[in-house]
Amino acid sequence: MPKQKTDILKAQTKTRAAAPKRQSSTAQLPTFNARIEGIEYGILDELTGYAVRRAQLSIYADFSASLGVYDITPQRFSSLVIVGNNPGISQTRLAEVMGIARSGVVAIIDNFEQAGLLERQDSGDRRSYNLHLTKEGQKQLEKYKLAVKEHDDRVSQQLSVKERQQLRALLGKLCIDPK
Amino acid sequence: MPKQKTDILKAQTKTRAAAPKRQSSTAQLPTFNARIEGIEYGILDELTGYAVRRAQLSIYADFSASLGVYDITPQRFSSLVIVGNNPGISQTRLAEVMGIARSGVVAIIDNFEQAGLLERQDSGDRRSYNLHLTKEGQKQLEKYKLAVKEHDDRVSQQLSVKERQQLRALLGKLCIDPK
DNA sequence: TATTGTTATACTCTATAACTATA
DNA sequence: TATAGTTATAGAGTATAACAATA
Repeated sequence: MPKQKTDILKAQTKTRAAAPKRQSSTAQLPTFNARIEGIEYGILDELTGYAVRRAQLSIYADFSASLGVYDITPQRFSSLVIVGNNPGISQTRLAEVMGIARSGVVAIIDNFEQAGLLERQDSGDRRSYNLHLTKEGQKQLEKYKLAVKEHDDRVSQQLSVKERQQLRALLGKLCIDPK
Repeated sequence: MPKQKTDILKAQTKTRAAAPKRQSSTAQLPTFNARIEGIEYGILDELTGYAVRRAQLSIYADFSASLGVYDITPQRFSSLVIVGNNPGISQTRLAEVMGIARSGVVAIIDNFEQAGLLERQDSGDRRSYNLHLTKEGQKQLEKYKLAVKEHDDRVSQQLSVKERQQLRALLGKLCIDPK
């Protein structure tokens, strides 16, 4: 088994402040920043990267407002979905998928394990764990998914279904090496 | 004049580690994460927000690799461009544009001022400053712009000019309240 | 009283490096 | 030796709240 964690450390999980709750997908968007009147953005308006960044900030603000009550961030939500869709995945592999260091997933998994949403199960190799959602984890994840879909629909409400697909397709072609 | 800052505090600016330099717009993309083979992404593939987030992470990685040598981040670059295009802007207004707290811009401006790229000039109101780029700041900004354009072109190289415009237009429609 | 810039403080996220227990 | 998970630590980034100077 991997190095045993002390109970003291396991106990010191931080509770985060709950954000104000949002009501429905028709509720007003916070629209964090986006575009300030009377400001010249110059070259920024021509950059793909700035457009993505600006969108990401606005989306993040709405995500936080929508799921803060559940103590869920985009990062945490993604972790749950990945584990849910790839049962038995290891922490190292999860770190790779999330694009963060291995050390970073420890806290994430600790947190979900303590909340009873996720389990570290034995793998053949005693150095590693197989990650699985618990029944409760699956149940909670379904709840989160509904909230995230509501959030995502609200954020994308000015786009048709076709445009949303188009947008995802265009985004997916970024940072691709032609080889 | 606003509260005077101590020289001690002014001196303790942090130097950041320079990232490895990149060569040209045809160089290989780091493509940070994007999409890991053999992983099921489930609902994440249907979400606008996740597509934006994933793109943003990849772009950020390339930006850092491209401009890390100059100690420039997207945030810092945006600040310079905004000040350059809106000479005389106040710190509070800049904070509003950047979507961060007023306290956050202090360090950013301190840093640029110490580097001689930017000046805090007197405004009519003695509580506030007018921010201006120095000659050196304008010169450096032009250099950064070239590097950022190269980076942005590399990141968008799989998209035609028309597709890039389309992408920016679609992103611009996100998080808009129909009212 | 209100506003601008500033400071102090704290919290989150992340990376690096060293450590342990296994392989 | 190499790998998986863990820990310690440090550095950005950000927010909140309080403060001084000024309006």
